[in-house]
Amino acid sequence: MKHWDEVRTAYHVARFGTVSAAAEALGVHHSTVIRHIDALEAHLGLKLFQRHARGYTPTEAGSEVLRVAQATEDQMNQLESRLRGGGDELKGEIVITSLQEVSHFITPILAKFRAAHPDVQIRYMITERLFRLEFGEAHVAIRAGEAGQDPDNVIQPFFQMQMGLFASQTYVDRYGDGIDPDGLLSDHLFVCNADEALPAPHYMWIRENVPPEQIVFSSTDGQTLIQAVQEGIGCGFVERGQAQDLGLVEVTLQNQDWRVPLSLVTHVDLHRTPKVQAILKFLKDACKQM
Amino acid sequence: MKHWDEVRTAYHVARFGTVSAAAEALGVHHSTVIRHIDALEAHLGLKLFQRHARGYTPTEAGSEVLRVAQATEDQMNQLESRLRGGGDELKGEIVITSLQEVSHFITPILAKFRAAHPDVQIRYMITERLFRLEFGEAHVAIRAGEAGQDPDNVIQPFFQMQMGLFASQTYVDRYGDGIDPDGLLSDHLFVCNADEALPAPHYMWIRENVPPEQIVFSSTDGQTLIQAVQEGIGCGFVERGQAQDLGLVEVTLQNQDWRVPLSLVTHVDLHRTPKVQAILKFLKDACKQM
DNA sequence: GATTATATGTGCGATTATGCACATAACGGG
DNA sequence: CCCGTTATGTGCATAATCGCACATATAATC
Repeated sequence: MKHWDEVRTAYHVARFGTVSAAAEALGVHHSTVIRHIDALEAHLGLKLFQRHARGYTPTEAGSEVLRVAQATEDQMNQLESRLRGGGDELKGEIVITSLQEVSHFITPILAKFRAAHPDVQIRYMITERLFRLEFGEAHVAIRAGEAGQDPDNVIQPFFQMQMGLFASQTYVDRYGDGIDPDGLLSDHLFVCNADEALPAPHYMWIRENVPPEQIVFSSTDGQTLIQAVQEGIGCGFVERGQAQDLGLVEVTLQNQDWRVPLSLVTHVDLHRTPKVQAILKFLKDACKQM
Repeated sequence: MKHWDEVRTAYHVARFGTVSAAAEALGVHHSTVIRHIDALEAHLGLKLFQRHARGYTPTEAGSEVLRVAQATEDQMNQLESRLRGGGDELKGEIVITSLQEVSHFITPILAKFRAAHPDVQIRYMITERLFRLEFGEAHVAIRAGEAGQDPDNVIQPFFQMQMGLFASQTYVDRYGDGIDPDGLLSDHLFVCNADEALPAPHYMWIRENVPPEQIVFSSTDGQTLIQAVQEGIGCGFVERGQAQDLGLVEVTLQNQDWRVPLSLVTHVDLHRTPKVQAILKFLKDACKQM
């Protein structure tokens, strides 16, 4: 495989999703980017991207390129830092992904990390969808539930997310907080994520135990769900720290604890890089001193 | 760091040691190579190579580039194989280094590996000098004695090399094989490596126990030493299997076994690559079934 | 010690890649 | 429904790169 520069171009296209954005990031004209992609595809004899009027979507093959090129990009950046006498300073982008529930806990840690490493840019992707580490979409993923069995993933335990069933004060005033003897499910209304495939145990509990007619509000967006709880539509699962910040009241329907073990997941190809090692250490240290 | 292609060029220069050889390997004119190096150095603001009339010698910085680029080259090759629908076939070069003593054992294994993976080229470097894995000079090193403490190296035990003190039949006819009671050191002549810094225990034994005047022949080249033993100049340490092939006779001066533990050493950056994993598995399997 | 082989450097014409202007196509909003 | 925005493509002039020929320097050889 010659043409490393073309691979680098393809990498940026895959990252941004459009030729134009990639061209701007690379500091070249967008026609150059198109021609690089065309040349690379011609050389390989296969399509790396699905041409779309709104941008370029990576094919399976294109995603493979993305992963390899991201590892290379990181190594090149690291190399440059070292060569420039800058010692082992970190630079470049770090992509982290997690569920929305833990974001208010993660963000301050990331802020401290940024302060310690001024040359890194942090991209924190909040999404319900599982990012595919094997395609280089993220350096570090914070995942809940059982970790996938992909042997290319390096998994280590992070901390336990403290979920709880919360509601607004107005809701509790009307429907009770469930603490009174035999707090029944039938007395309550629920707010739940609309995505039925989510593996999180508390959502599974709702789907299994709550009659559908009592799920009065659902959405695919976590922030919207919290807002629904705040508005008093029903009670729903919120992370404890976040619930306290928002002044929500806990509703205790069963003496069940909703701790969700979180894992830090990285792809093996990226796991050894100084950047990933640094952010992992930072995250784990921050979790220890809690 | 832009200019991945220039890094690739520098990589080949560092590998071959000359601009001309790199140019031929890359399929470009040597002036192009020179200009790539010049541009890269200008961009980084430091010298990657020491210009010499006989070639380019990598500086410390140049060696760093070599290591990173080798990891990248391997990943690119692997990527191309996968993309071309070739599944996970291995291709490209694998560099292995070891002492001369184990070569006759390693070579058949490498031959089988080659047969199983037709697209790989094997470069087997026999050298007394320790190759510096951290500079990407080799994928796998087979080392004797205590492994270095470099945290960037992944070390795993390989097998025990069976050394023995051997001599030619003509030598034994004249000086005895040492098996008779109280075979004395003073009755024998020795052949020994001229390099005094070698850590191998049998060489250390010679240096500590044999009076210098009885070391009648020394050389820095292992093959030459064996030849000297074959010629009956003296007795010297030879690997048992090799000694048998050559029809040498064992000389037993002390009831000491000269087993030398060997280790497989790889650099962390390369250790996870399919190529290195494949060759390591092959070597370890071959060692198990002995 | 002259010769040969093998290197590294450099000016110049040919080749190639790039940037620019412009064309085209889809989505979204008032 | 039309128009603005944001995309992808495509000639064409220009700029950058490359290959070639040639100059130069050094180690090895006879």
